[in-house]
Amino acid sequence: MSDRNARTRRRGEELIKAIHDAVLEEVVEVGVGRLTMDGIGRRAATPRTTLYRRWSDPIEVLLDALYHQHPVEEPAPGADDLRGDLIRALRLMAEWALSPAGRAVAAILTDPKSAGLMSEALFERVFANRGGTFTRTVLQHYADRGRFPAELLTPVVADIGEALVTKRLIDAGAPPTAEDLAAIVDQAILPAIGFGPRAPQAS
Amino acid sequence: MSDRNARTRRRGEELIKAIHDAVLEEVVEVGVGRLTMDGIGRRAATPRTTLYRRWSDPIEVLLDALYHQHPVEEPAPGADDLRGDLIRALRLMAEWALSPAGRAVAAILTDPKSAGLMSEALFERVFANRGGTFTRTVLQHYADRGRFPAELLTPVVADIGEALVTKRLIDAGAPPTAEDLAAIVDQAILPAIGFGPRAPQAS
DNA sequence: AAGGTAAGCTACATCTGTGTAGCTAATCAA
DNA sequence: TTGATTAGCTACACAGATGTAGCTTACCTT
Repeated sequence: MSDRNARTRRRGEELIKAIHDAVLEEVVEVGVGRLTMDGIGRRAATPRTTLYRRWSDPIEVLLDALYHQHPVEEPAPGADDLRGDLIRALRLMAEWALSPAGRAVAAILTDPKSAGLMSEALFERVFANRGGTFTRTVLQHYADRGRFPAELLTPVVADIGEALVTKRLIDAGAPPTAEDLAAIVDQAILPAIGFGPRAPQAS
Repeated sequence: MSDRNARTRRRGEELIKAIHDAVLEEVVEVGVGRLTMDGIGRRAATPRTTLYRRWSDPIEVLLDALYHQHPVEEPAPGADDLRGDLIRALRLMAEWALSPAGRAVAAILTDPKSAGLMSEALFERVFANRGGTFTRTVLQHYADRGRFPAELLTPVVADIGEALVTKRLIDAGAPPTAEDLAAIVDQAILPAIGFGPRAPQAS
């Protein structure tokens, strides 16, 4: 009858991409618990029936969307600038965390129903190039080059930056400023690998 | 007819307490997004109508429950044991975070719909004795006594412990072991206040 | 040009939660 | 003991999501 939607009909990849985008937007807006096939369909402008042909519930759509996300950009240690590389790594992490995909991952991790459904495979895929691995990549690079003792690069130390950025994101709800990131690097990470304030009364 | 529920009828404080407990259990089990008046009522064994007499939606019940939570136990710095007191403070924090109230707060902070409803007042009340304040209390105590330079106790430094415990809780989903906590104190907090590894090539 | 695939559309029965209303009866305070 | 308060109970109309079915039709392949 009309040409309102007869114009183009999306198929395959294109349609799936639209649905993936839709579910990520939807979860950021309403939260994991309020995800519905209806809502996703509406946002992607596709009927629910199309969704049911591929997935059996909203969380599966979400997990699938995350699985197909582009991997996060990796921090590439540059010249000989440990401090600058650490700050850049944390900025990368903060940007990712604020993206729809990052927010979706945060939502899933704290949702009781979906947390258990995160398969090992997905967890690996989503976190492999991320995890707590933004600053680790950088730290490993400089430890390998002998800029600080490799034995100081423990799991705890590799987590310091990511943990503090995460806390800041939760507490402030806003992206950390350049000063915030610098403070984290100067006051927390560098001291842990030996570049810290001198012990006032060392043993 | 029967005496099945004619036995006792809860009122006032007692009833409200039961409802508060119910909503906290409920949110831990299903998540903020799936909270319903129905579910809360069922768990508290009270009809929905009773809930509507006091609150207008599930999130209000939840926020009210959090508002009336007992404040968290405060870390009490003991003898002259900075390291031990820090570990104890982090253990307190981990215990709180794993309690129903702690999990509920985590759920709320990551829920798009309810995050905006957290009033300043509630935020203060729930976080005042907590926030990022478990280790801060201890650190302040020892800084005041001159055990380390007070200017090293920055906001970032005060957050290190809580941030790392939080990350561990999220990543592992399990309570941190005594070794985990000790590692956090030794490898992250103490270096930041001057008790760290010596800089290998200090300037 | 013809056929197969898959998306769009509509409809339906079902289920669960919502918010309101009005009644009954237990508990508390005077 | 009496009266006020308020919890427990039932019922209802409504809204929204669910999962399925069957049809139409655009798009891709050959």
